[in-house]
Amino acid sequence: MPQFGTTARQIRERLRESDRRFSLRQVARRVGVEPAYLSKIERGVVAPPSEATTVRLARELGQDPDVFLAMAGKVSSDLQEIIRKRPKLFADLIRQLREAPDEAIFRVVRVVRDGDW
Amino acid sequence: MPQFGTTARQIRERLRESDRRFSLRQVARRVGVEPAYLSKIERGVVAPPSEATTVRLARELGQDPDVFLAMAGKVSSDLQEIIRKRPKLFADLIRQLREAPDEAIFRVVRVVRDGDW
DNA sequence: AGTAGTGTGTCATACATAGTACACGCTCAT
DNA sequence: ATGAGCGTGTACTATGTATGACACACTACT
Repeated sequence: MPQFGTTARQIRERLRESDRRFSLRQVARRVGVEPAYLSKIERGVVAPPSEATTVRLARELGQDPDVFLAMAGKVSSDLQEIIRKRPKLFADLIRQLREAPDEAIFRVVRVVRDGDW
Repeated sequence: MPQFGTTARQIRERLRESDRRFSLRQVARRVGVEPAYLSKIERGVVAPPSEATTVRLARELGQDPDVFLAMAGKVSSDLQEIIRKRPKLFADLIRQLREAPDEAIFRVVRVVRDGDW
C-alpha cells in the first residue's frame, strides 16, 4: 500500500521535468486548494484530502481516480452507492472475489460486459 | 431506500411483542449505547451511528449487517478494504454490474463460488 | 538589485461525527 | 402509593475532517 502523498509528489515531479506548469503552486491552483495544503498532503503532514479533491488531483496528474482514492484509503462514493442499493448481492460477490486471482475477476468483467453467456 | 431509524424501530417493536427483553433500554444496554441515543437514532433525530454500533445493533435485532449498514448510508469497511487492494479491477466490475439484474449477479456469485467454469 | 515564482511552517477555523449524562414524566405491577 | 422500568428532551463534549490565511526564506531570471 503505497503512500498517497509520496506517490502524488513523485508523479507531479516527473511531469514537471517536461512541463513547468506542474509546480506545486500551479497544480494547487488548478486543483483548487491552497499551495500550503497541497504541500502538506504531498509530505504526509496531513491526511489525504476529501474524495472530491483527491479526484481532481488524480485527473490533474493524469491518474486513475479509483486508484488515487484507494491510496487515500477511500472508495469512490458512486461505487458505494451501487453497493448500497443491493447490499447482500454485492457483499457476497465482493467477499467471494477477495482471494480470486486478478485474471478471474477480469474474466468476470469481460463476460458481463460482452453479455455472451 | 428505507429509513434506518424507522426500520430499526419497527423490527425491535415486532421482536418485543414476543420478548419483553427488546425494550429500547435493554437493547441499548446490550448494544452498548445510552438509551437516549438509541431513542434518537430510531426516530431519526440524529444520523445513523458508527459502523461498529450499526453492526452490533443489526446483530442484536437478527438482521444482516450489510443491509443495516446500507440503510445507514455506509459500506462495510472490510468490503472497502477488498476493493482498495485492487481498485481498478473492482471498480470496473462493480460499475459493469450497476444495471445488471439481480439474477445475473447471483449467477456470477454462484459461478465464482463453485469454481466450475 | 529587484521581482516573480517556489515550497513550507504556523496558526486558526468551520463543520461533522459519535456519542454521554442527567432529568423528566409516564405506566404498571406489587 | 411506590418503585422499577420505560421512552424522550436538553445540554454538553471530545475527536476528527478538511481546509484557509499569512508569512517566511530561497532561487532564478531580467
